[in-house]
Amino acid sequence: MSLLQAANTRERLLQAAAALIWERGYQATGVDELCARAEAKKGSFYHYFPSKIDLAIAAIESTWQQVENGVFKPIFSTDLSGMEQLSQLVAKVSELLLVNTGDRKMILGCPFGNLGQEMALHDERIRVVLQNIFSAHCAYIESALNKAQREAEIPAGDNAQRAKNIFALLEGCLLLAKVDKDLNVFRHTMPVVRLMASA
Amino acid sequence: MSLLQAANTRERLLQAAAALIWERGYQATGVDELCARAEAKKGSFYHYFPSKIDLAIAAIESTWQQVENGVFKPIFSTDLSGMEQLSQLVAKVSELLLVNTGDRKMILGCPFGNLGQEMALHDERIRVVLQNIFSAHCAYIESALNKAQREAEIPAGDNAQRAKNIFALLEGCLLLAKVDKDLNVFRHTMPVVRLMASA
DNA sequence: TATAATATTTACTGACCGGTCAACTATACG
DNA sequence: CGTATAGTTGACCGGTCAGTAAATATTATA
Repeated sequence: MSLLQAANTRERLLQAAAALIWERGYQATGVDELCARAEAKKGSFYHYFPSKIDLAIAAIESTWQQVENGVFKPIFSTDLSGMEQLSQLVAKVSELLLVNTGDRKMILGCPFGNLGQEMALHDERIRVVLQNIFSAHCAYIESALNKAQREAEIPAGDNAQRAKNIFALLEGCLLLAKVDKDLNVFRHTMPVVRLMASA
Repeated sequence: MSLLQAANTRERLLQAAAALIWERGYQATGVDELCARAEAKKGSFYHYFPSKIDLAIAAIESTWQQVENGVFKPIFSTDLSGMEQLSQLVAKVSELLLVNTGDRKMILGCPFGNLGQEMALHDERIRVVLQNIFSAHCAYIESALNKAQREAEIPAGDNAQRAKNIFALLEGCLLLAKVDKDLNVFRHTMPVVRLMASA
């Protein structure tokens, strides 16, 4: 098998891990199951990653990279107004948490929030990775608030703090949607975001 | 052993389950471990509960009962103003999520939010129980908003929706605090709650 | 082509998990 | 009493889990 295909094996493991951990969580995802999904043998798994938790860390970092490039950068580098950027983010979020898991569309919640809730107290390395990813989320939100403030869309204020609160609200809505099996929560969150940005 | 002591065994199992599941989550809590903490043998466990998940359900319902009687009812039956009730709730929440686990004080987050994130997609029974508990939370918040509205503390508005958003914000802050290992998020959330109540 | 490094495969641990079972003990009640 | 019922105990499953080992195959390099 060529180096290209070899790289594919690692990539497939990463992708399978990201998908399965998002669907079922870290602990409920078995290594065997994961290998099956990646069409790799367990030996290969442990050739590329020293342990299950190392794969999880690599997978979540890879997921964030994809989300950042596929969602955040496109939205926050447009010349839309700051508030319009945030509006697009909320729309994207409430559309992305509904995922095709093969059998059904399910509300999986936030891949980072899920993992944080499950693993932050169990593994310090994962906790720190997630903390940084959360931080990155907030930085994007803050940048939009700064833009909105520059363009006099919102009054001056502590945008870093505003960003954190907005992010917390979003994560909370994600949890509510998951437990309620209902996306309707999100139909009312953008007005609240506007409010939080304006005070 | 008397009936009284027998009742104690069941109660000890419930209490141990509530504590351990809050600390480590459902899946990371072993039946053996749980029995050890409750000073009961595994046979006794399965005498009182048909399965691990049944104990978890009973434990989370029991936890909610305690929280409702120990936190919600005392706060929301005072004759404090609606907004002052909410302020007390936020204060209580940010104080209760910091728990002595024996070795250290740790930020465990919300027992219901944690379990919902972990189990909502795995077990439909737990999901429904948690959905109802969330609903109950929101009802208390809504009652305070209604009071505040009656007493002209806040303008008229959709208090049910406001309550949901406030609850989501709180759950999000709980998650942030846990992942950041830092309670400071809560120093800025009451002003936001006031804001959300007033729009 | 020889050789070394990398990748894949198969088979296999050993520990742990939730759950079962049957024997034993204590209590309640007629 | 005696007997049914409730509670307790410790030994014991079968399955699953993350992780390992060693042989084999593939590729890169010279």
